[in-house]
Amino acid sequence: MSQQKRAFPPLNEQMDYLKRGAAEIITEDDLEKKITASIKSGKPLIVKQGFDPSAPDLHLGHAVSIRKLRQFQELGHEVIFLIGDFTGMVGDPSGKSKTRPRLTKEDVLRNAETYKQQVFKILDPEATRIRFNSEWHEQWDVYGFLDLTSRLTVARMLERDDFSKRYQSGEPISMLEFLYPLLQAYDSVALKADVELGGVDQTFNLLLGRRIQGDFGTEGQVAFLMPLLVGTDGTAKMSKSYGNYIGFFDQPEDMYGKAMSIPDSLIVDYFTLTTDVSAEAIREIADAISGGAVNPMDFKKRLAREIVTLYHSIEDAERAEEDFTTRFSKREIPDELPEIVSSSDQPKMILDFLSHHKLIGSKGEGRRLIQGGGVKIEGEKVSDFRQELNFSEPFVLQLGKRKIYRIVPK
RNA sequence: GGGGGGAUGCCCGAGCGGUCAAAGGGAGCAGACUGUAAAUCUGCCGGCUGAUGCCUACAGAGGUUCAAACCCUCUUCCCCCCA
Repeated sequence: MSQQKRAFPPLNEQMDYLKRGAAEIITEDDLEKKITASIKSGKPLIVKQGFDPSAPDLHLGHAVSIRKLRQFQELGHEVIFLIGDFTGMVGDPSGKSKTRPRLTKEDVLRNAETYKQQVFKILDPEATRIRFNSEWHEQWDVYGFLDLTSRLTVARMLERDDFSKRYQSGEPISMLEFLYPLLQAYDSVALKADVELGGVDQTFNLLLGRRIQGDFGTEGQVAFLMPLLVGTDGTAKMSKSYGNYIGFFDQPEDMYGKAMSIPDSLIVDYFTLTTDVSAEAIREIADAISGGAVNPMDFKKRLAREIVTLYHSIEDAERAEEDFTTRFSKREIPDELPEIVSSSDQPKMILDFLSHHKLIGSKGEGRRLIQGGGVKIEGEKVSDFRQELNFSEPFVLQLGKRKIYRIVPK
C-alpha cells in the first residue's frame, strides 16, 4: 500500500456521510479532530472492527457495521478487519457459552476464508487488511499481562451491563470472560486504531479500548457505535441462534420473503441500516407510512428488492418478487418448483414418502402436519397420513405455506 | 475452609413417591383471518407405532421401593453467606 499523501473529502462531507445511521459516536469531537488531522497529513484513519472467529455466517445484522466500514473506505480510510482468533482458540472453559467453542488454528484459517468471501460482498478487498489478534496475544508474558490487568478495577468491569446483570442475578462469570474485554481492548493498542466500530452492545468494550490506549500513551480511539438490527421476528437482535436473520448467502427468494416478514415498524430502520437508499428518500418513506395513505407493504416490497439486489442482482430481485407474489399474495402455485422424482420402489404411503425424502423432521412431525391440515396434494388437503400416492402422473405437493414441490414419475 | 441453596423438555418455570412425556408461559410449527405486517382465534409441540402400546427423558453414577423428577449415598457443576 502506497504511503503517498492522499486527498480526502472535506470534513463536513465526511462527517455527514459517516453519521448517517450511527447510534453514537464517542466522541464526535474526537472524530472531527482525527479527520481534520488526516486531511492535513494525508494519512488515512485506521478503522477497525473485531469479529468472532467462530461465526462465519454473516447476516444483515453484521452488515450494518460492515457497511459503515465500507463508507470509511470510500472516504479513503484504512479498514482493518480483525479476527479474534486468539480468544476463539482459548475457548471458554465455563462451558456456559455455546457460541464459543474451542477452535483450532485450521478452523480459524478456514473461517477466515469464509469471512473473506462474505465480507468482500461489501468491503473493498484492495482497501481492507485482515488481521488476527493471536499475532500479539500469543506474545504475552505473565508480567506484561498482569500489568495489563492492573489497569482496571473489578468495580469498573462490573459496570459492564451484562456482567452486572449476571452478577446480580447470580449467574456465573468466569475469570476468562472477565479478561476477554481487556484483551480485546488491547487489540486497539496493537493496531493503533483511530476508530473502532461495533454495535451498541459493544459500547463497554470499545470504550475500554479507548481507555487502555490512553494508558499506553497513544491517543484514544473513537468508539463508533451502530444500532443493533432487530431480527425478522421484530423482537430480538438479529442473530443466527435466534433464527431471525437474513444471511448474505440466502437464496433470493428466501431473502425476499424474510424481508417481507419483518414487522412494519422496522421498515424504516431496515432501509437506513441495510440499504443504500438516500436519507432523503427514507424520510419520505417514513412520512408516507406514518401518514397512512400508502400500504406499508409496498415499501416493504421495495425494501426487499433493495436487499436482494445488494446481495444478488436486480434480476434476482425481480424474480424473487414475482415468485413471492404468486406464492403468497395470489396464493397460486409457481411454475418453477423444485422437483422430486418418484418411482415405484419408493414408499406409497404419504407419511413414509415424506419421511423417505426427508421433507419432515420425524414421522411424528409429519403426522402432526397432516392432522393440522398443512399438507396438500394438487391443492387438496390430505386428511389421512396413510393415504397412498399415485406416482403415475406428476403432482404438486404442498407442505405448509412455504414448501411446494412437484413430484414427477421417473 | 465452614454453612446454606440449586441443576427439570428449545428457553423460563411448576412439580417434591404412583393419576408425569411432566402444569403454566415464551419460542416454534400448522390452520383461520391477512399484506409471509400487527392483533386475534384454533390445533400441535420427545421418538417409534394404524391404534392399544413401547422406548428415551427431569445434571451423572449407584441404592431404597411393587413404583422415583420427587427419598438415600456418592460425583460433577452453579449460586449465596461467612472466613
